[in-house]
Amino acid sequence: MDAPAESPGAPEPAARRPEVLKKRRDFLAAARGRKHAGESLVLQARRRREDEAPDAVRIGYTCSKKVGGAVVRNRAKRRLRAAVAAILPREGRPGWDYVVIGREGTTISAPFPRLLADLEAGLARVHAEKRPK
RNA sequence: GCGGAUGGCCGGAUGGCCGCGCCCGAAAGGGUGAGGAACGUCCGGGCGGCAUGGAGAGACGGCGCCGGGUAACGCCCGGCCGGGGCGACCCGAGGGAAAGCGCCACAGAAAAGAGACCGCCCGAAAGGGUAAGGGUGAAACGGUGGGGUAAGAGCCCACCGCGCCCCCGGCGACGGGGGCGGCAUGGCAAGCCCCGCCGGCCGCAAGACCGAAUAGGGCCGACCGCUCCCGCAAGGGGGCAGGGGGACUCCGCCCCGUCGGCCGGGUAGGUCGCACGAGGCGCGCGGCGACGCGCGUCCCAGAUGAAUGGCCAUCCCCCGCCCCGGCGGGGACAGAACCCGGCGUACAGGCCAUCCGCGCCU
RNA sequence: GCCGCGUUAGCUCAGCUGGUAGAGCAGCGCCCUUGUAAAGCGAAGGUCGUCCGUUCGAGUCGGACACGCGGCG
Repeated sequence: MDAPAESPGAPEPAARRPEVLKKRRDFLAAARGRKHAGESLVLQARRRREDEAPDAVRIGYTCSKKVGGAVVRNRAKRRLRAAVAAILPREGRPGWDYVVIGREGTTISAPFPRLLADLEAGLARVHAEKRPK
């Protein structure tokens, strides 16, 4: 677990590869954050508190058994990973946790551009919402 | 040609761009990357830990014709016996019921040490002799035929079945032949059980090593208000004071030496286990076969929120439409997690070999 | 990774060591009532999850599979 953020000359931190969420508590925290449900996937996001890894973009994947058996479930996660790899280095914001969730049927059957569009729309919506209280 | 039986195999191919895990490399880059079932977790092992003086036994569970294969097996091969099919071939948990217990509904006279409802025969009757026939049932105390008799009965005879003995063939299960007995032994053990054989328990989240933060534990050093008791002392105990705690104040209640250093257990986390193995392929030899032996050759996934992907072409199959050339859609079952041998289950489509029956031609 | 349990009428459940499957509630009809409920009477309702096997006979015994729960790590 090196920390390249310490090096002073490291530019554009958002271009780094996102870290992967591993803890159940992180997923639960993201689930309480902002959500966007697209046709082919669901996006959850949350801005972390300042005391935990402020520069990193973190991403987690969820596919429940409702999506299908192990073969279908793994394939759904791979498609989600492929979409995230195409979008998130450009659109992801440091200090945020994202969770993308596979949906029953559509994550497998939708054409790939649809996944990209749903993910982009979800990110835009989640970032825009500023809900003043 | 049609229908069928058995054994075995394949499980889309090639390329381009952008990516992912692991390995090699300083880098550039290179190599490699899911299955026949990876599945279910029903058996057998390896490996690891725990327990145990050795060996074994009991409880409990599993297995059960014979011989062989194997590290082992409940698996496989070859046979035997029984059953099914015209046949190729298929199916069978297939030890023991004269050790014991239990059960056998309904029907039927009777359902298991035999006995006798209607009958039959002898007899005047009392009584006796019988079990052929009647009929029930899944099953009726040997079967069929003949002799015999008052009527009958293995009472006698032949054949079949059963049991025992002998001979022959076979390692054996068993088969063939001969003789004797004269029916004694109903069925169910995937009911309890008996006999023989097998199993110590738990599982890679096993197990081993490294090891934060925080809290707590031990040791050492420094500092630590007043007083009483024990003690020569070190120190220990009590009271008061002091500090802290429930939102605040008072009373009551509860907790408490402070700081620094070192040590050990151990959590998160990390490393190993963790991939050269009862290994794959090829050839030769032995064996009907399962399989074994020898030689050569190859290194062939190793993740841990968990890689093996996304997109696009061309070809191969399948489906639909226009119509004989194109267009559109689709690609079975299913994803490694310590490893191996089996079993069971799922599976689009296709290939190979051998054999059987029927029809036709020569 | 390892290991249990369940599946019977519309619902909740019995069914012992095999012999033709029941209870309560619900629903239906009758009775009672001016009417409803309750009480009473009566009838109906089940491929016993699926498939194979043992047996004369299987909800029950054995095996395989499916679905649904649950436990340990």
